[in-house]
Amino acid sequence: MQELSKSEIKRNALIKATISLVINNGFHAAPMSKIAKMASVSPGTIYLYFENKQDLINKVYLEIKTAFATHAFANYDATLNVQEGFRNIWFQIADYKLMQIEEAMFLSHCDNTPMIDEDSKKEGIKHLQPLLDLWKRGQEEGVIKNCCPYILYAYTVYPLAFLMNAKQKKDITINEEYIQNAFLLAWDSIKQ
Amino acid sequence: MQELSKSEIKRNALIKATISLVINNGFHAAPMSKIAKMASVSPGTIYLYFENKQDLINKVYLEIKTAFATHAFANYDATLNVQEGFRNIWFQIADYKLMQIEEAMFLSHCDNTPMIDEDSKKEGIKHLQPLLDLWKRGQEEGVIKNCCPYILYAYTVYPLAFLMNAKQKKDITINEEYIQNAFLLAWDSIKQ
Amino acid sequence: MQELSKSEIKRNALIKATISLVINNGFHAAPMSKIAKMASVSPGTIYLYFENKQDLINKVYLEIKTAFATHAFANYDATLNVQEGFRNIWFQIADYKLMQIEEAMFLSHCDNTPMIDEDSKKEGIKHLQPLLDLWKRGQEEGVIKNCCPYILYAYTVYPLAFLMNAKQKKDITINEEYIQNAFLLAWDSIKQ
Amino acid sequence: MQELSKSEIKRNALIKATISLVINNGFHAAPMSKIAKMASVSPGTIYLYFENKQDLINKVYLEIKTAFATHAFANYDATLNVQEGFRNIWFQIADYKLMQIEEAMFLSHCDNTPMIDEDSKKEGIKHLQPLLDLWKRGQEEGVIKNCCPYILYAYTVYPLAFLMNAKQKKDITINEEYIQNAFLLAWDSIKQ
DNA sequence: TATGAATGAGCGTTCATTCAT
DNA sequence: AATGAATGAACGCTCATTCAT
Repeated sequence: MQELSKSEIKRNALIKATISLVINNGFHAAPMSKIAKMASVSPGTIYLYFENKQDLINKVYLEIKTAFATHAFANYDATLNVQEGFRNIWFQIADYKLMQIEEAMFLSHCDNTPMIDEDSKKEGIKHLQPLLDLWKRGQEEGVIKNCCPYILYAYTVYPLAFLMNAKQKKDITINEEYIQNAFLLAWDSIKQ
Repeated sequence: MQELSKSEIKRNALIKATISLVINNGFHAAPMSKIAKMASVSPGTIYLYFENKQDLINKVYLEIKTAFATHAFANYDATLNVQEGFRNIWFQIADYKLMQIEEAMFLSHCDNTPMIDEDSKKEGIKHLQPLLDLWKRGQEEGVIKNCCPYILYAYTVYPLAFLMNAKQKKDITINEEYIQNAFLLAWDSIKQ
Repeated sequence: MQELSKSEIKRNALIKATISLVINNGFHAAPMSKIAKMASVSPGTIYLYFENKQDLINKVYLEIKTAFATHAFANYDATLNVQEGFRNIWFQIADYKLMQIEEAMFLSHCDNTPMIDEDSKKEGIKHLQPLLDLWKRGQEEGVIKNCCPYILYAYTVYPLAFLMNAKQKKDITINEEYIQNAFLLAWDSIKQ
Repeated sequence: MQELSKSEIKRNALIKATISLVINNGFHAAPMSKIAKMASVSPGTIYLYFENKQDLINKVYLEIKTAFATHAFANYDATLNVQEGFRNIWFQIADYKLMQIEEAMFLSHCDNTPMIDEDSKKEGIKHLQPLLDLWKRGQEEGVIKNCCPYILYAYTVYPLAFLMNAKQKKDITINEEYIQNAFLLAWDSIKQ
């Protein structure tokens, strides 16, 4: 693995600190001074890496969204049949949401509040193109319901955010069987 | 309909203003001074109706949650069979989420951020009991998958929040057929 | 004793409430609303009896000061010799300061802070004239030191405020012997 | 004398401003904004040096009390006989109270109102130990009356607060002879 | 690059005072 | 005479941002 420069280390520390503070107390309880302290950096230093607080939040969002998409499609092979392809992606997404819980919580926060510029949100969505392509193929092959992708997303990926929150609050415990179950509902939902 | 007293009118105006500001800009961008201005009231007046900002937010949350539950079960008849009962509730919920969009967005905000006391959240959940009872009956009758209610909720009600957000951003347009479609996915998801 | 009119009862209740709140928490923790509540009166009503908060405080001060002076000279007989006359007044003052502790504490507060208009303070001092006259006579007779009355007051009456505070804080307990002792110091201090 | 750092200069300016405003208008009329302005500093800056308003007041109190005690015992020599020792301390105290008038007025304010935490008051009292020790010795030698130290303090040190207030209001003018006189009353008061 | 003291606008909240009833 | 809801200026305090070092 490549060495990280001092700059990169600091930048990463700031991002980690931002995520941690925002998910635990919300945007309004994540002051720049605390972010700085948690990243072992002076408040002024943040402004060497980010234009301002909004920019920091936007950048954190985009980087996580990118990492999320990378993870989602890490094993994906476009030659798989539709169900196998979907299973493949869905389990990677579930794995991310339920294991990289801090990052996933941050995304959930952002997607449900006006924390993030609408522009950055649009930017972030682009990364999901392979999933949209797969669904389109599935619909052409008649194995997936003929719904717009928003509905398909709402009933397959979005529910994971709810389960993630419930897990975080210790309302539920998640194991292998639990996830298999959840996948079944996702697939039954959209399959033709 | 009964006349509202001056007090009730003011209280309602404050609640409306709070909802409107929070969903458009988030908790941290809904200062008491703006809430007051939007409700055509002096800042000090808010404190005649609510103890402090947190209390205001909690009360708004609980009142909306109650109204939401009332709406959800307004037509519900416990003698209906499971599928009909579920359809009945689901459509009422969909109606609320997609028509009372401001209130529904507010609930979504609250459920995805630490804006609300955990106590108030717990309080708010109680209202959904009839739906949980229905699911239990469905499972006993073998018509609904044997999942914990969190999963059932995640795949039937929670997706509506996503569609609501998409509608709000004008990414999608929702009509009768669209909702019928969405219901189909919800039911296919949880049915045995 | 004469019946009090409703007005007088309310006015007295307001004065009592003011004293009680000021001595327990200071001027800045005695809001008009609390004074009103403690006097079982509406905030607006205060302004029927007093012009504003400053006027209320001034009036309370003057009335207590008058009651204090009345008590101080209640038994005084100008035909007594100087030492007896002084003893007479001093014990009455001590009695007031150590028994009417709320009122005395209020006076102490006022005399050591800028709560009260300088005019009202000047007004309040006038009531002590008989004591000043006695001292003058004592000086003419050569039984009291030839000091200005400020010094005489500082070494005879003012020390009682300190003892009163100490008693209030339960640092000391005061009994008959204690007071006799205190008088001895007062007299030794000013006697020729 | 050592140079003061910029920080120390600001801190001192804040303390001076606090004293000045409190003694002229009382605690409730010494808002942080005025303190800041008088110290030529922004309101936010106060909070770099003090935790909050109460902490500012407490710290000012304790620092003045310490300076006062230092002054009081600056010339004191425990080998002096009781009367000489007492004279020594008393004159130093008088010098402080009548010359460092702002600081002394501040202490008087604090000691007569609930401005200060009871803890800080207790802390502040400790500094007077040498005077208490001297009085004890005086009592053992039979030169000082057998009273509790509260009484001795009330008749020797406390009267100076009254004279200080009178001087401040220009009711009296104080010169060397005046102080010599005052000392005589103090000593006559407590001597056996 | 990096710092952190300093800023000052803006926050949530209080409270002396008013006025329609 | 009496109320108490309503006001809004002013409070204590926070925090995103700047800038001299």
